[in-house]
Amino acid sequence: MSETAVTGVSNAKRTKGTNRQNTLARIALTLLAERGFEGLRVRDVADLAGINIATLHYYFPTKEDLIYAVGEEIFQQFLSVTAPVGESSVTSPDQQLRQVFQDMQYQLERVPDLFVALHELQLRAHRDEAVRKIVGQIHGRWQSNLEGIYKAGVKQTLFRPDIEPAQAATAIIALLSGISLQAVSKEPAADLAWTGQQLVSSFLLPDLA
Amino acid sequence: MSETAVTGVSNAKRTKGTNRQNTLARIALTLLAERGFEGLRVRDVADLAGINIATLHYYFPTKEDLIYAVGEEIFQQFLSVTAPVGESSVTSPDQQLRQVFQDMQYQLERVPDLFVALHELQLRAHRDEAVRKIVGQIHGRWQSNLEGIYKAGVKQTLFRPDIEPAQAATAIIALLSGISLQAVSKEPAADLAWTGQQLVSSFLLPDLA
DNA sequence: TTTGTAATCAAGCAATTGCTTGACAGGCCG
DNA sequence: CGGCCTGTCAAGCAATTGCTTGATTACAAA
Repeated sequence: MSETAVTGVSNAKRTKGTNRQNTLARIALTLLAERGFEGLRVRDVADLAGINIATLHYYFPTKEDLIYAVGEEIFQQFLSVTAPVGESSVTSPDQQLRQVFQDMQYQLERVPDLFVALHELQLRAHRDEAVRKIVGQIHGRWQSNLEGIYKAGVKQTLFRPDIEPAQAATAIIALLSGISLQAVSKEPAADLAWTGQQLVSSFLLPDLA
Repeated sequence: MSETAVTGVSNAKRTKGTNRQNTLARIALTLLAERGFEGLRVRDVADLAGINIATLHYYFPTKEDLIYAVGEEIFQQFLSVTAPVGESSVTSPDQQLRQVFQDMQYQLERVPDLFVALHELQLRAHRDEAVRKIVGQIHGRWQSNLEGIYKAGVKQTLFRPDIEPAQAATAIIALLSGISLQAVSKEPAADLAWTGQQLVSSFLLPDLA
């Protein structure tokens, strides 16, 4: 549906048909976060959108199609949330890394549904090829971002060169994922600022730490 | 290990009937990991157990009761998996910490369902009081274990004393949780051994690192 | 033997749920 | 005007699903 190129394209003309689909996807996202896949009903999505269920199926023939649209929606929202790489040069890599944690903390408070829905998708990923692909995209985005930051840090002799940037990035993602899961579970969560600080300092060269 | 009722729930006779309940809970756990809450059907649990669905409802009046039993089952299994505190004294705290990561890696390969099911429960926790309680128990277990290890490390002037043990433990749990989620999602996961090594060394006192 | 209780099942019920059908209104173009 | 396409809806269908009912068996106490 509507292949307005996902990559690098600006927000050109998002009018007409796409609007309704986006609205539905956004409503579904909220509902998914609120009730999980277990409680996600296409009827409820239609009702909340104020349209007939048949109309919803006119846009999304099957429930799966709607779910995949939710995945795309999440991906898009994370794109707009992820720090643009353009600013990479103005700050030092270690500050950038700390910034990642601060951004996350901010976004966790601002749009928790986004994270909950992502976790739902991630759990579904291991038994749904299409979902796995979408989640993979989101992770790939994080991965390349963090990897880039780390590489820059090594180049500036800030970070330890004996650590593989890819490995570091993967571990950081795992940490962020775990923290966000704690945060949305109404449990005592790790302090993001503190954790980020700790992590970053373990990457710093000994004589800089 | 000990069957001392953790929550002080029903402590009736543990003879024949309990066996069947445990069997059902274990089957439900597998099914939960395989299909998620979305696809968990009491009928399927009964079928896999080779009993009539009415018989299942004889033991678990409602589906929720069965789910809570799954939570207890997970808790019990994690108990038997968690390193007993008794051995704390034979190994150094930093080795214990590394061991936690190695154990996790081993268990992730051995009983991945256990982790998947726990993640399902954790996602459900934020909208189900009873589930939240059970998940809280499991986390509390990890928390006190890790906290104890860290405290011992500080006492032996191995670990940095300027880090709150509680905070360190919470962060480690988040990391473990994130890694296990990656691992069960058929995605490139963080290398547990490596990550654990990094984490531990960031806790070590500078002159020991 | 009689009686009571725990365990089990075949059959089914009421509600839900994803999706379909057939119709209809409004706009656009020849 | 008349055909055609898009978007919308009321009604409903077939399958599913959690749970119930009424009956039956096994076994132990009386």
